Formats: sequence, structure tokens, C-alpha cells
Amino acid sequence: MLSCPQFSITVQPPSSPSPGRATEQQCLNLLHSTSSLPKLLQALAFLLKSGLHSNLLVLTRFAAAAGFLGPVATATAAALLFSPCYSPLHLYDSFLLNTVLQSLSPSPLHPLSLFSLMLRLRLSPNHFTFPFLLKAIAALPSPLPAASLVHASALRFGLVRDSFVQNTLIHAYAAAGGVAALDLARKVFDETPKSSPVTFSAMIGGYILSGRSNDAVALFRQMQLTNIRPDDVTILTILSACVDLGALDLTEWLKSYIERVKIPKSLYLCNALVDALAKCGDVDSAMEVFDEMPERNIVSWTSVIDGLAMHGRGVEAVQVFEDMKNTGVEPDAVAFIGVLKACSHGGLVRDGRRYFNSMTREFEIEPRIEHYGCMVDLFSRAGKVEEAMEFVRAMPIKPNPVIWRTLIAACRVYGRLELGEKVTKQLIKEEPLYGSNYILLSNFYALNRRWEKKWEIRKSMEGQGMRKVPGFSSFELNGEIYEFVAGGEKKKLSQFQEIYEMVEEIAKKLKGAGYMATTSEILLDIDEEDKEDALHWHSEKLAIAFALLKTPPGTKIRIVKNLRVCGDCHSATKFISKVYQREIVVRDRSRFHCFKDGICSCKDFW
DNA sequence: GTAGGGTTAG
Repeated sequence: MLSCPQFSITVQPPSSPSPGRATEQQCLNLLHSTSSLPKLLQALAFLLKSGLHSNLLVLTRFAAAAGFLGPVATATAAALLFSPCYSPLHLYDSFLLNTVLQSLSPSPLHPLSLFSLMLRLRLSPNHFTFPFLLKAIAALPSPLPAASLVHASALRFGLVRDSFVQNTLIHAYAAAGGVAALDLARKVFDETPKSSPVTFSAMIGGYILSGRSNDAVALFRQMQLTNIRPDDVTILTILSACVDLGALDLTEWLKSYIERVKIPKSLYLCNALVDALAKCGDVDSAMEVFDEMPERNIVSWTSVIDGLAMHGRGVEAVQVFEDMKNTGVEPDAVAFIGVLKACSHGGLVRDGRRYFNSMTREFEIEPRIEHYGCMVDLFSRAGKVEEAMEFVRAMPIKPNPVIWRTLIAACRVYGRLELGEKVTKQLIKEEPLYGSNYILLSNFYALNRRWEKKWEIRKSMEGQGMRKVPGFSSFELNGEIYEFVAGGEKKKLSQFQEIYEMVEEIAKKLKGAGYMATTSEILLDIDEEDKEDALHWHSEKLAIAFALLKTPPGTKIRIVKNLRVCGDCHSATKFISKVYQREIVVRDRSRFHCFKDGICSCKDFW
């Protein structure tokens, strides 16, 4: 038997039945026209007064109507349906409970409560029950236990081969996230006899939700080998994996696929495409798609603004923001994040300040921590470290670690070592369990040449089993994503020897061209074992070396990184772009860097 | 009466 949380809802008992009773038809008509909670409550009163609360058809219609109106209405319906003072439980059928289940998410009722009621009443769940049930379960905060219980139950009722059940089961496991749940999802997926785009989308979406975009793309490739065609939802889903990975080739393929097989270009799909193109590095193509959209909403505009911002094209982003306002689209909080980011990455301090002030003055949008973060970044990037500090002090909300890290980066770039050290210590006090914070501090020690201090930190981190977030870079070649990690992992790559030699060759050529390692960022206390962590072997350099080897001369190279570009990689890449006559586009944690002829589009502020 | 989906500071 299922165990589950109990629900308790009370309603007033009905007043004595009034003489003039409404007919069933009248009640159904009223429910049919229900479009708001007050109307539903009116219908409820009507229903009670007429003594129709034990009419199964009316109750079912009532539950369905409530489901349209959201959680409060669902709770109201549940109150009537399950209140002890009515309990016409002997009347209930599977259809009614299915209808309630269908309207459950989100709701204060646990789906398993209803399911167990159903079983208690000896009502057989049918092939409608499980999809409804699993959909509601997928919306729970931690769906895994409920999902496996229901999975077992579906098996018992012999309904696990139903494709709707399978798809929702995959979705529910995927929504749970984590290795174990994803394995369970995959198991159901693999056992599905008749897959459809829905099956694939559910599984692909699961990988993406768990941050495994590589697996998502791999599965998408596998799908292409079948005769199941990706549909609009599959495309929308896989596009977010493209964003994650910066997979431009795949994004462009999807764009032409949409045209070729005439996938309906919904607003959502176009928005996702614009966003993916921009975030994968082709903001001009993103703008073309945007220009051709028959209708646009705030998301479409924000995607373009944000895309331009990431490319440092602040002036254009600001122009698009103004165009948006002129078109009559009111900016929202997210659009402001976009335009503030544009100002910060484009060095437009005055505009940024103006937009920030306009949020409250013109649009009555209360700035959130993200907006304050943008302002701190705006001042920091522009080298106005004092102003950034002052801004943080005057903030009405408590600064969070992101804000501190923004300041710390500014202190490092602008050589404010003492201040940087102080702020880093403050950060560590607030976030003592995050390994990378200690690395920040140890870097300040290194910059000050206080090696003992630096080693102390490294040792204590090791003692506590702490690690920094490992840096990695990736490069897309013939639709395949190659990942590079600094240090030990790289040996896994079969072409390692080749890359190793290429890195050496690059180093030689750069030296010849006058490149010197950025000593302020080399933490030169490296001992023998640690050699592989040296700047030479940063994942980004490995990826570039690989790209130079594998692509024809003159073609553009696109690299994606998970961290910010370090100072030395940045200057080395500038040299490489010149020496090898290659345009190199690097997407890092915060923006795009386009290296060409020895110059970077970020103008060395990042 | 049934399934899979979307922009957010570093």
C-alpha cells in the first residue's frame, strides 16, 4: 500500500437545501462559463444549495473547471470533493479522480494522496491516470520517491508499456535530476518499444536539466540516426544544450532544419533560436532572425540586447533597448539586466548609471541584487574601483558572494592588492566552503610574492579535501564537441601527443613574435609535480592548439570556456591571432572575446 | 479526458 502525506481541508457543511433547486443542466452551464475564482465560488455555492454535490458529472466538471483556474481554485475544489462532511466517496469513479489529478500541479495537494485515495476506493487506475499523476509528480520539489512508487504501481497494473506512461515517467525521473534518477529515466527510455519525438525530448530535456548537455547532444545525434524526426519541442529543447555548449554549428544546422522541414516558427522557438545564435557567438545571425520575426515579445528583445552585450557591442545594445521602448514594449527587470550588462561590457558608465536610475524613477522596478551586481561590474570594469566599493557600501541590500567576486576581479586587474586581499577575506568569512575563494586569496599572496602564505592555503585546502572549480575549454569540430582540461585529464585525449607538440610550437613562435608571459599572473612558485598546472597547459591553450591543427588556415576558431579567461591566455591568444592569422572567438564565463590581428574586442577590459 | 518546452549580474 502506498504511504503518503495526508491532506486536510475543511469546508462548512451545506445549509439546508433550499426549495427551488437548480437543475443539473443549469449547474453545468454555470460551470462551463467559469473563468475566474469568484465565479467558481459562485458555482460552488450554487452547487451546494442545489444539493448537486453528489452528482458525479457535476463534480467532475467542477474539478475540471477548477483545474483551469490555478492552485487556489484546485484547493477549493479539493475542499468540496474530499471534505469529510460530504464524502460522497462511494460515488467516485476513476474519471473524476483522473480529472482532479490532471488539475493538480501546482497545488497544495500531494498527488500521491489522491492516488492512494483512488486505490482505497478500489478504483482502477487506467492509462489516463498515470500520465496525469506523473506530470503532477514531476512538478514536486523532489519527485524521485514518488516517481519510483508510481513506476512500481504502473508495473503492477500492467500499464508501463503505454507510451504516454513511459514518456511521463521519463520526464518525472528527469525532473528529479541526479545520477540515479537520470539512470532510471534512461532505463525507461531504452526500454521504450515505440519512441517518438516526445520520448526523445523528455530524455534530452532531462540531461540538460542535470547539466549534461553533452549527453543531450549525443542523444540528439542518436535520434537523427532513427527515422523519428525532431519536432518543434525537440528543437526548442536541444537549443538550450547548444547555449550551454556554445555549439554554433549545431545551432546553425537547427536553424536550417527549421526552414527545410517547415517547423512552425512559434514565438518561443524563434526566441530560443535568437538566444542560442547570440550565445554561441553569431549575434548578427541572431539579429537577422529577430528582424524576420512576425511578432516579438520582451524575451525576443532581451535576447538580442543580452547577445549584443556579451559581444561588447554596448552602443548597439543600448540602441536596441531604446527601439524596444519606442515600439511600446515596457522593459522588465530582466531587460534591465541586459542593458546594464551592455553598458558595463561596453564601458558606457554614464548610460549605465542613467538606466539604473530610470528603473525606479520611470518604470517602478525595484532593482534586485543582479542589477546592483551589474552596477558594481560597470564601475569595476571601468577601473573605478573606489566608486564600486562606495556603491556596495551604500547598497540597500546585503552584498552577496557574486558582488564580492566582481570587486575582487577588479582589484586584481587594477592591481589593488591590499583591498583585494581584504575583500577576499571577507568573502571567505561568508562563504567558507567554496574552494575557489581560497584560490583567489592565494593568488593575491602570489601577486605579493608571499609564497609561504600561498602554500599555507594550498595545504589547508588539501587537508580539507577542497578543490577549486576545474577550468575547461571546448571546441566544436564536425559536430563533435572536444573538451580540454588543464592538468591530468588531458592524457585521455588520443591526439594528446600531437597537441603537446603544437603547444610547444606555438610557444616558440610567440616568443619569436615578442610575446612574454604575463608575469603578474604567473604564479611562479610551481614545483615539479605542479608543472602541468602551468600557464602553458591552461585548457584554453590546448583547445586552441587542437583547433589550429584540425582546421584549414584562415578559418575562424571558436572556443568556449567555463571560467574567465586568465590574463596570460588573453595576451597569448592575441599573439596567436596575429602570428597564425586567425580570428579566434572565445566565449568565457562573462562575455565573448574576438581576437583578430593581435587585438581583442574586449579592449582588454573583462 | 492523456506525454516532452523559454531570456536573468560574476
